[in-house]
Amino acid sequence: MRRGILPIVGSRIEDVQAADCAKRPILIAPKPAAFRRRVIGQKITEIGRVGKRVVVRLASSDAMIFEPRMTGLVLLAAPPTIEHLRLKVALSGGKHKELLFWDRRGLGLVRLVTPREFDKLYGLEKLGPDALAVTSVELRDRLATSRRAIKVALLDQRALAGVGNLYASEILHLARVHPACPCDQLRPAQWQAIHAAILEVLNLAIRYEGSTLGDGTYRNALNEQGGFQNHHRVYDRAGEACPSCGKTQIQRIVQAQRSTFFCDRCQKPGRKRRAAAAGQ
DNA sequence: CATATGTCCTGAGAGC
DNA sequence: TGCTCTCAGGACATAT
Repeated sequence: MRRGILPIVGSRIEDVQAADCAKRPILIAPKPAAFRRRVIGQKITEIGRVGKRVVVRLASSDAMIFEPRMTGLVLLAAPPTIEHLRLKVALSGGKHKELLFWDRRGLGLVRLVTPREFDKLYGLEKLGPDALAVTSVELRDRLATSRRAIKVALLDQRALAGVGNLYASEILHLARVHPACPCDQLRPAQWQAIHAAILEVLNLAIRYEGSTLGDGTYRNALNEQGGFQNHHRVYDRAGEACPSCGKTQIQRIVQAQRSTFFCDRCQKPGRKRRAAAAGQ
């Protein structure tokens, strides 16, 4: 998403229109009037990212934060439907005349923040290191003492920022780690494998511009489908043969109310620690 | 403090 | 056919 709207760097914001949304009035903070006043006339200096949010930085040093959650899209082209268009930002001085935020389910949000608010909302207190920048050692240090299942821990944005449910399954299959294995039972070599798989899977998904699943919701900034769904190893493939061993059917289980997909041949549960048993 | 569960939202699909 | 029910997974509030 960040890469998709990079072309608007240098453009100036001419206008902002927020759709009235009775269900979720807190679509925008601050309130529309203040939002408009602080944004109109501003030049866009940079497009950044913090975890799963897109950050549009302005010359004033304020930043617009786009948080798509499940079905939110950041667009430079016409949206999938005129319904569910939440925010329209009119631009000048560049190729693109509009930046849009469209969100079918309305779980996403857009807010404007000062640098101080940015740190408070998205600083190290709230978000872990970025998944594309974390080192293997840092990853292990932050997660290895947890008793939670590794799949559940990977989704904790305070521990590690940027991994979502789909990619957690993909990462653990590539790393050959069982999703239900408690973090504190993983061996150093497994942490290295997970770290390598995080980079591999996320970078590949970025190259293919994301996963457009059955409901067709995800689109890139030009409202085109992603391609990574054709490269999913396990996600949404329950019952199909595992792409690694070709022998076992991919399983679907539920962890923390979310689907997990894995191969029980390639991703063996970790052995219980021998030390504990031997000590008795 | 560390984990676990409930909540919000919409539209698709299942089942009857 | 048309109704109800369940589910999808982001982040955060509340509970254990």
